[in-house]
Amino acid sequence: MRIATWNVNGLRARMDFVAHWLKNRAPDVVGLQELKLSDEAFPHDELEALGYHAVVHGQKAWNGVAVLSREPAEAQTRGLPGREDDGARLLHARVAGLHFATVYCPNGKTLDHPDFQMKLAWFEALRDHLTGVDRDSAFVIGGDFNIVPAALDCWQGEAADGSIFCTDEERTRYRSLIDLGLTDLFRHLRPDEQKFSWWDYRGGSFYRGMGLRIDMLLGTAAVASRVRNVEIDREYRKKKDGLTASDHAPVFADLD
DNA sequence: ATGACGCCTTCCAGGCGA
Repeated sequence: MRIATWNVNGLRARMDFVAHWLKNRAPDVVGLQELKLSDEAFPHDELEALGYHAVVHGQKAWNGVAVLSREPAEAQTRGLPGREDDGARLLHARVAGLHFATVYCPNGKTLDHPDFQMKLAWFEALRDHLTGVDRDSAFVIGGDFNIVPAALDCWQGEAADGSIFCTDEERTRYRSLIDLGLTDLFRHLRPDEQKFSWWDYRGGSFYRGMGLRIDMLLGTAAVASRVRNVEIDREYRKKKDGLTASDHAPVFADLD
């Protein structure tokens, strides 16, 4: 079974590109982020034609998350309890024998912006929410965490320590999720590899190798033990048939 | 070379992303 996460940066603008990827990679379960559309505008028909069901937690213009799946999914929770005003950023579903959550964590903007404190508080609420997850279950949370877990995950390495995405405050909160009993599936299989999942559209960042790894699939031990391969699908950060890519690459994992 | 921002919105310049 292939599971995936992808920040698509606007599903309306990205639909043809997403269709290209679904046809070529044939994932079974996909968490999407940054749909930037309301529930009413979600392209259910186009996705059905491609063989995918969807559960959606949308929002007009901003945020928005969804779970696509070959088998119908059952939505469990829409939104992060107590943090609904911070945007449509979390959706938890049951699908294909998994508990599967898709998450778009706040960006924080800059260290002195009010959104940075919101980001920290939001992560604490996420940790509290995930405390309720059965650690013995097959649970996956995938998404755009907007935190660089370690220096290896940033093109600047340790030189970026202390800057946004790389502060101790953010990394401590990311680690508190891991400490709930979750494994970063990419890092689990590739302990020393530097691979990025996001590159700025501007300034030729992609071809210059100036990226970050901020999109992760985290799983409980019951999932980690089944992982046979994980890829950050860099090929889909490039234009395809003249179609523009998201600034994030898809990340997928193959489970036994 | 893989390319030099691209998405959204009471319609178009401005805000935002990471």
